[in-house]
Amino acid sequence: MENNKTAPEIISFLSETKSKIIKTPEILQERYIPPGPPIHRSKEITEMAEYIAQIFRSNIPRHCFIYGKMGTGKTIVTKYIIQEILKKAKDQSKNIHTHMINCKLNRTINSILANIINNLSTTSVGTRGYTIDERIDQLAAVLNKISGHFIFVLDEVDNIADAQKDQTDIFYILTRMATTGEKILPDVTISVISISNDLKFYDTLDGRIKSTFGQTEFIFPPYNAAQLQDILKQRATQAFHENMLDPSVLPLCAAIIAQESGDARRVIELLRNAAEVAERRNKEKITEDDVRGAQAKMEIDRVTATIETLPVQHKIVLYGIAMNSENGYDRLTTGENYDTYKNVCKKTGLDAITLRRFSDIVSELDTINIISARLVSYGRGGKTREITLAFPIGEVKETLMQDATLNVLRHYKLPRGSGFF
DNA sequence: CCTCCACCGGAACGTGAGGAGT
DNA sequence: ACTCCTCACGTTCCGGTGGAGG
Repeated sequence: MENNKTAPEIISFLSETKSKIIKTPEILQERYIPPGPPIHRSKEITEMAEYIAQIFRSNIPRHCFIYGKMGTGKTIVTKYIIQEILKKAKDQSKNIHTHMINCKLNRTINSILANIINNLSTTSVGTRGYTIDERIDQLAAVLNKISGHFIFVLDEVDNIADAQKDQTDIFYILTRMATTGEKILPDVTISVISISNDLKFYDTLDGRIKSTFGQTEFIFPPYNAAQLQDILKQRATQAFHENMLDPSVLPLCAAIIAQESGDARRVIELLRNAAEVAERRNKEKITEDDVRGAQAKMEIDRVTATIETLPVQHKIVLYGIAMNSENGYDRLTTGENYDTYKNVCKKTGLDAITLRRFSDIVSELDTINIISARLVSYGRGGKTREITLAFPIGEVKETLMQDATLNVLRHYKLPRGSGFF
């Protein structure tokens, strides 16, 4: 929206001209991994390597558990260590195999096992149609054939569908299958490395798993501002043409993200967006102003993405609140917003939920910071919550209109007359 | 100090969808 | 194809509550 070029003009502009600011865009992509050991994680690398490398000396499995928030380097450090271990194994002709499974893409025990089997064997098995017991047999056969030490990495393990049962079961299956049961695999050792974003995750695992893992856990703290700045520097020198960065840009990016999350991916994303903003503004170099612009854009993207994935009822509740806000009625009570909500439901032809459920949805929208619900007491007027939209109405409404159920409301005006509607 | 409003929020239960096992 | 289970979403019921007004 910052210039008035038409789509064909933009396309031909982008296809025919090279970026004045960005030299190597790949370096600012999420999937790019800088060569060498990940920076500012030497303590974690040393500790993990010392622990896992024990497999070179004995056949005792080395299970461990890694946790830390998003973008704290868990995956990248694990990949690095595994890569080094494989190198060493090759040098020493040791029979070591590794496989990393993203549990965001494989959420059930069955699909995790299928993923491992397909990765290790030359003939692929179907992803459906087998029970878990059959899967275990298939996996045992494959492991037995290859033999050696296997390191399985379960990345983003808190995404496994059934938190209580499946997470426990998958550990149990993998850590025990080589050593116990009817099908003992004499020449196979299995180590499991689990990676989780959820700091409470380890507590929810049950006792037998904890005894298998012992006390071996590695905690990755968020990066601080200075560390984030180093991470940016490492990429910026190669990613941009010379003198494209105002000196204050990297410190500002680092400071913003350090305060928000300490997420290395986010800080790179911020810098990349800032570069794109500067480019669109036809600037000669990236300045603080472009960083602020990028920050605002990322915040809007985050919230619109959240709104899009909301269930229909949540969207309608939010729509009612947005309509009131648009009509100048801010800080309305739960009851008043519920009345608006019922009107909206009537218009869309949907059944209205009860006030009790409505109240829960308000709480949920409050927790994800799309609205702000403040508990107040009006004395005899009762105790309730004052609800305010915590985001620009235009963006919220436009995002909600993408939903087919709500689109019929595009030109709907709340009935005027009595109070807030 | 007591009342009483307009909701809050815990608990128990109902229902339909979807996965696992037979 | 059929039976269990589990889970998300929603309902019903109800005790609890901060504070202005009596």
